[in-house]
Amino acid sequence: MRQPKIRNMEEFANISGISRPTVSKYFNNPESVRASTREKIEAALKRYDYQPNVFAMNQNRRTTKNIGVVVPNLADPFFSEIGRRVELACIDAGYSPILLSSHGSPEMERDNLTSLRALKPAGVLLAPFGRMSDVEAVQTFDADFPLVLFDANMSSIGQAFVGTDNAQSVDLMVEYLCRSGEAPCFFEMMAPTNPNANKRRQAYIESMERHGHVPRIYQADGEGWNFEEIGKVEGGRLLAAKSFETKTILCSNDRLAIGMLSAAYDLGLRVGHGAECDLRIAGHDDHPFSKFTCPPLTTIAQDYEAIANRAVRELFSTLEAEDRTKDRLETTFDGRLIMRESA
Amino acid sequence: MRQPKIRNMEEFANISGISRPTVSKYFNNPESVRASTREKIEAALKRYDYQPNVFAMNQNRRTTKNIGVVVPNLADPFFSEIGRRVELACIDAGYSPILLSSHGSPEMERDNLTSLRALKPAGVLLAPFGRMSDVEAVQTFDADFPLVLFDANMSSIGQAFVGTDNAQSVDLMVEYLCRSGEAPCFFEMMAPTNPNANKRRQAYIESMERHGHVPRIYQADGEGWNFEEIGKVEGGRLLAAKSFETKTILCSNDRLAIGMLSAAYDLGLRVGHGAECDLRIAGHDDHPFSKFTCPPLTTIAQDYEAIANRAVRELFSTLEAEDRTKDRLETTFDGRLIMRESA
DNA sequence: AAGTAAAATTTACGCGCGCTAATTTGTAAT
DNA sequence: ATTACAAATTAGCGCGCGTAAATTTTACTT
Repeated sequence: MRQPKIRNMEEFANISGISRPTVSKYFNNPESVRASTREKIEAALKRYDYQPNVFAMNQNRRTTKNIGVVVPNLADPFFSEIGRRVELACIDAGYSPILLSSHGSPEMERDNLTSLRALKPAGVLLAPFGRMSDVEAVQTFDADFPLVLFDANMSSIGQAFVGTDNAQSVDLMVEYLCRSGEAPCFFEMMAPTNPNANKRRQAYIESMERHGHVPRIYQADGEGWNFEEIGKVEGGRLLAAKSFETKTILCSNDRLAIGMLSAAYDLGLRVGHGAECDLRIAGHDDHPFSKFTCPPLTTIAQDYEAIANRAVRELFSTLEAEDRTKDRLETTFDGRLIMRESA
Repeated sequence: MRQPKIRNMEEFANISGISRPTVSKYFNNPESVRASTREKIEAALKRYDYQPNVFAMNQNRRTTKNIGVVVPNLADPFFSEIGRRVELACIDAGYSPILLSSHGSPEMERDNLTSLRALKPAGVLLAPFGRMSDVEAVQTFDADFPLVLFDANMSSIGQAFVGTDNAQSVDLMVEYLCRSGEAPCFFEMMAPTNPNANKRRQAYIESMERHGHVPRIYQADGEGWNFEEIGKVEGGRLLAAKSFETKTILCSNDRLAIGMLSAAYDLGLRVGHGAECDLRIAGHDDHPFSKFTCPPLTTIAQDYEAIANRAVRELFSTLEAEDRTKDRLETTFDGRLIMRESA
């Protein structure tokens, strides 16, 4: 039945009894042709499997149906999870997402943007490194293509930003920890490259002061993406030296917390909120494995689904908007407190 | 200096003083033109930033420089890690990898292969689901494009297969566990869809018999990709009921082991090889987080780097081979025993 | 110096589709 | 039946490059 002998749009137009330009219109937007012709085309489409040559389409079209999705590191489950949802949302909208990981390297982020240019993407969703990103390259890209940032913000770049409200989420956690026991210390990387880390520290300080406590910040040496390792080594060092002022530690993210939990286990410290426990540890992000740590990690869940969907929606709305004068919009979603045993 | 006004190859050919067909030859293979003309072109390339239109190139070329990379689930750190390495190896070889995740769904695997067809890939690297894959679709694809399988094998499909020698790796672990204490029980999913799971079970049975022990296999209910959850719930149930014959458990993969470790923690069981411990747990794969479990997980490390590089090399060698009569080659690498505290 | 093979050039066509302008056909309302 | 408007058709150019055949130039040999 299905004869796969159709070589181009002209042949397909002939066998469907419709002229080629009209068939072309149909493929660009099925709604743009009369219902009766749409039926003819779709009837032919069922008998012969033809689909337009993507390369020929993209060569002549002003803009393609490609959507670039760039994340800093797919090896981080946070980004593989949010990248996954963004990808699916694009497919649902009839676009072709192209997922690119920068493998932890800002240089590769720049390279990814460069190679995306060749694909004439209709738009790009970027979770930038932030401070470490090649700001100029991102700005130039922003000028040339519709760009929406997610997860990490960069001021005045992109048509929109979508992320989590760190002020709200950290305050939620600090409030819970204070209410249920001692006020928390804050554990983070020495020189965090991620803007969220800075916002979380700031949020911690403000929240602590609001609750009438003195902020206690502890910063770990080390660079790169081995957060668990850094959390284990540096966090373990601080624990062993009994450097923390209180017995409650809020980590800047779950991966640091996972490392610190491992260190606490090695030191024989019982982590949890029970009376017999030595220590409380909390994280941030609801990392996929935080449910299976020992003990399971109390953390803040980011609304992956909402962030991904909104980011995609923001991009599509700027694609549809004729005038580029649309104001830059920043959208943040609330974090949700996930109470488990660790704090 | 860099005037970005070059619109097409003809313009670029004019300003570089070389004819367009020769410039075209250069871009297809810089070695194919005389050294003196190569220098002229590269000199012009430094003054003007021109690069050929990918769409126009791919439209007319018989084969593109695209390499499809399809993995079953990027959310699984194993695949994000091996996918990452495959990606980089392709870039190094001057190709454009296109990484696609099937998000745990065999249907999407089929869809991914379908959409790859439109991109006329020079070749495809596929980590298939195995039994769950749409075998017919994979076979058809194999007939149309150079295909190399990795991680999971499917008999007689693809130009080559590259993976880990489960017989060797499991035997290594069983031997170690027997030597250092009790013989292990084997914990796995009830109906594993992954062919490696079946090979590991078989390898366990044979290894146990070789060492003069009775194989003890325990299978967990549950489907899907929530291995940690299944390991925690079902493994926990078995632990609580004291169902395991011995105090040593070899899990079919690290994610199950991570779940079981979590269950053991909940039950207050001390996991490890010390005299005071109640239980030994081992895994397989050297999952990125197995280093940070409580206690750190004894496991088998697969040689990600070797598998990725060899898979890419096998693909490129079939691309270069004119005759398609090349024999199908199966390559497996040895696993490495990673001794940590859990067993 | 002539001879030779390799490389570059000229010329020309084709790929498959987007897009436009002018014309014709179809549809729905008066 | 006439009008009016929307939609489809015809015809044709252009996109940027691959590729082939015939010709000319270049580099190297003896």
